[in-house]
Amino acid sequence: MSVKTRFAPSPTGYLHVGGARTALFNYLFAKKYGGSFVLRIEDTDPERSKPEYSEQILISMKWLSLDWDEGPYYQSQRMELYKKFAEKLLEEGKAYRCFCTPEELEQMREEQRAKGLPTRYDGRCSRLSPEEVKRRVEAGMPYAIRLKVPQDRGVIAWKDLVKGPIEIDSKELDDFVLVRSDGTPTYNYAVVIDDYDMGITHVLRGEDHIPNTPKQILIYEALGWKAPAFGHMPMILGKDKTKLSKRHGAVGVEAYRDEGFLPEAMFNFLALLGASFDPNRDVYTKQELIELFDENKIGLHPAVFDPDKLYHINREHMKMLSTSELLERIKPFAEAKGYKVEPFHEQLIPLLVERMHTLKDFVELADYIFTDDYTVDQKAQEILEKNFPVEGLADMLAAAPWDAEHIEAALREYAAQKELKPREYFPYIRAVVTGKSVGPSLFHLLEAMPKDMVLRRLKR
RNA sequence: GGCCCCGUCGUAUAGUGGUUAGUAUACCGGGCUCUCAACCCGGAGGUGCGGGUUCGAUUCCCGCCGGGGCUACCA
Repeated sequence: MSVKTRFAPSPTGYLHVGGARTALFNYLFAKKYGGSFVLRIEDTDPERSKPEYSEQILISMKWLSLDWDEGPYYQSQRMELYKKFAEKLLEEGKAYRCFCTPEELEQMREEQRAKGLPTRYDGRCSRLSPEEVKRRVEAGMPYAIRLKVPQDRGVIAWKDLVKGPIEIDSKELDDFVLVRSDGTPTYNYAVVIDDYDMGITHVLRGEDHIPNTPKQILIYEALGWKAPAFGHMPMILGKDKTKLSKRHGAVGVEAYRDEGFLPEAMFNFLALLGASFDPNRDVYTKQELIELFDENKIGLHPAVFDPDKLYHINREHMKMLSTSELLERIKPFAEAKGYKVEPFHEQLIPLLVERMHTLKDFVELADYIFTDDYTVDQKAQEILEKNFPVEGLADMLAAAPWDAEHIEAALREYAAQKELKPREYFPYIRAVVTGKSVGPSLFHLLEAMPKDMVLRRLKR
């Protein structure tokens, strides 16, 4: 049987990095073993699911090049399927109707808590007589459908793809809800129906799903189906080692896109978060990650999201792109500031890529090539106050061939004539021409800039 | 509270019943230079604690502590 994995986000917000990593590992797993990858939107919670979120998730998936082979499927469009199997379970006595109201359930839990007991459904509705059930149904009382957990089921165990053997006593489980009183399926129920129906063979997800796994196994058993293999990956934590959330800053994938991170860098970074495929390197292409992927090398403990590492990987990926490709990627960020990208800008790329952390940085580090209205940094401001002479410099440069070698010669000669120390004078020229106190080698920088732009600024 | 998962430099990780416990990043210092970055050289920094098992434990076992997760008619 060929491998089939899936990513099943619920559209209750943007695609966050944790979800993206889950999607990514499922993608890698499928590709590694020549299988396929399914995308399924779990929108069974009418309260929280929003169509625009689904759209945003799809956009982020595409941005990361997590291309799915099937889907997206929407659970909201598969209600008949869930209904069908719920009926079956009901008929076979493996599930039952529960007429308890939320208030009643809350009160029950309240009492259990008061006694220091675990809060579990006590199965009261499973003891209703068939006549009573019939009476209530006919009276139009709303009901949920609960799975009847077999009393003698004992220990539920599975060999986790990443954690190894895990077992949980079925006594820990109560008769949980499969179908809500409004007829919609709950997560655990819909997942099983869909995973089975879609032929999913391997389920990789966050370890927050470990407690759900025995429940799902029980549903598979009640339906007489073979369960897929499960693998649970450690969580991603914030700097303070608590679960990554808004408090830690950006958690939505699209925020990283907007900050100027390369999708291939994000892909790379996410794959390394909590896994190590080759201890001697940390920069990989997507293809390399597919080849090196090994579910046994996924770590066991939660990993802290470290922006420093992301910056580093982003920088490495930027260096891997051609100058024209990099400029192309920078374009949207320049345009967002109202700047127009021009062909000559490509020559600045090799000079600036070393000091860029993100695509956005290019626009900020080199705003002077886009506009005469560039920013002047604090130190440059001070340097400018020295008011070194520039008269005649423009003419000297105008006469020189426009390459670094001749520019340097001209500048050195001018400095010598005026008895200025290159150490002080060159930074001054940089400040005059770019408004910056730092940047690439001055002569190479000037060479890469249009001659008329440089001369114009020297004459100001 | 109950159940489950986990614990190697700040972070991500490699590794082994005996190692100077490795690498990357971040940090500090030096070199290079017109500055910053890159690059090169150097530095600091880790096996959570306590018991066992053993000639010897970071590694194996137990306990503790610590972190995380779940405990819904959310997913």
